Amino acid sequence: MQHQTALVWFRRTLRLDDNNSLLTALADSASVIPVFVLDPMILSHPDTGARRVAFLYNGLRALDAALRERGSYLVLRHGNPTEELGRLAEESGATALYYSQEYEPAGRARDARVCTTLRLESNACLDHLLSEPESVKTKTATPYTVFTPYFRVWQEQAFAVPRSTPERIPTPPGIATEPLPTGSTAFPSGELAALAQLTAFRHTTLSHYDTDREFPAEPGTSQLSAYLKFGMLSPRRALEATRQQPKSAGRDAWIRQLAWRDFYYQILWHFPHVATGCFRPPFDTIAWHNDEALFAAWQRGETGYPIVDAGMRQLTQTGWMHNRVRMIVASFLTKDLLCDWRLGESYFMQQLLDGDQAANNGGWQWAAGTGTDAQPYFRIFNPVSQGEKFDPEGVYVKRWCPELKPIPPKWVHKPWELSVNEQAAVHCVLGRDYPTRIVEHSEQRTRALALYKSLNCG
DNA sequence: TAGCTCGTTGGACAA
DNA sequence: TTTGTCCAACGAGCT
Repeated sequence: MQHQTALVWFRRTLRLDDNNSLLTALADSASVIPVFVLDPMILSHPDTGARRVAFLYNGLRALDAALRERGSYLVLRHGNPTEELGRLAEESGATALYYSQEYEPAGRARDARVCTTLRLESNACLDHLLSEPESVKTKTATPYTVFTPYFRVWQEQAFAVPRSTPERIPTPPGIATEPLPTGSTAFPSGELAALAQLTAFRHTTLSHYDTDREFPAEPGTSQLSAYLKFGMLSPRRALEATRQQPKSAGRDAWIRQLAWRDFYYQILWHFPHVATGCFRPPFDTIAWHNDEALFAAWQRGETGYPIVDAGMRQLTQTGWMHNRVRMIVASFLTKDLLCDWRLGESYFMQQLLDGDQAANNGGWQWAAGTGTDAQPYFRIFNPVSQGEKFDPEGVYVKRWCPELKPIPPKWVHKPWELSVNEQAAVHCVLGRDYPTRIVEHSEQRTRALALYKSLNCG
């Protein structure tokens, strides 16, 4: 044994299954102290949504329960991580620190401070991604910035086999811990819930994932994003479980999504400036209009465009939005309302249960056309045709905008084409029962094209 | 080095 | 109603 006592610092990776930091600490030490530090700097950050905090709290309770089944318990501290971990090491005589590698700029800076300040042997373990940012590179050893060539190399990698939960976790008794807070969430938290969802997904939705996931009214998505974000589910476990299923287009599409997750993490790792600015700096000069009233209408789901409003209401009410609809509302905010993508990125982080900086930032920059792919700038989503294509009967739209229920499917994505008399006849009058359009798409499309084009020329 | 191919998720318009 | 074509041109990544 290298150490009598080691600290296992949980941040994400809120699981015991396939947890390398925990398993490595156990291999190196006679006893371990699982600890989580609630950092007031993070809790008070504007992008830290209350919903995600509640999910975290319940996840900590689940983690503590799982630890107790194995003779351990979770030590909770509240404060600055460097100070709290230093204090805990002093109290317990711990000589080593184990944690999962972090990739976001703020987390990397925090970990660097902890490691340089504390006199502990520090060990970063690989738990959050399938493929590390440094392990997939071009032939000239530069990071990939286009997904397809990245994916070709990513696929060829031999991914580590997931490791099992340790049977016993020896922890010294009597370490002072603060009471675990409770949160209120509709979505079940913790790794048992995550593994149950993984099982359900691979046996039901997976084989048709490639097509079904496009239709927001259908339960065609994995529902695993929040678990992956908090590490309640190991990506290695997720990959292995799905690879055990028969080969299908659905399975391939899902594995591709796991690669996208790694891809955006490695973008954030190699190009940390994307956290605050455009991946392509010339786009930082776009003169966004940022009209506050339009932005507020978008947030409330009162733009007058049913597919946009349905998505925004789903987000605000549940903390989740279907991915197809995320693209539509993001395109609408940036291209139709001419608002800075960072406004949308921040609002998503406040609301989303699965809010993850790497994926969220990558998605927003993609939608805004400022990101890693060379999407032609004139590709602007049409909210009406997107609605008609992916929600043809209007089932999704009517679920979240019930005032549109009496509108026949043919008009449900463009109710303004009904005459005032027709609106009155079905008791859905625009401006009374449902908002009139705050902008006209074809006009705004022209303005957005001009805005982007002037940038390219200028 | 120079040349080649290709780029997650599209839309408008004409035929 | 469906299908094909153009939109404008750049830079990543490979050979």
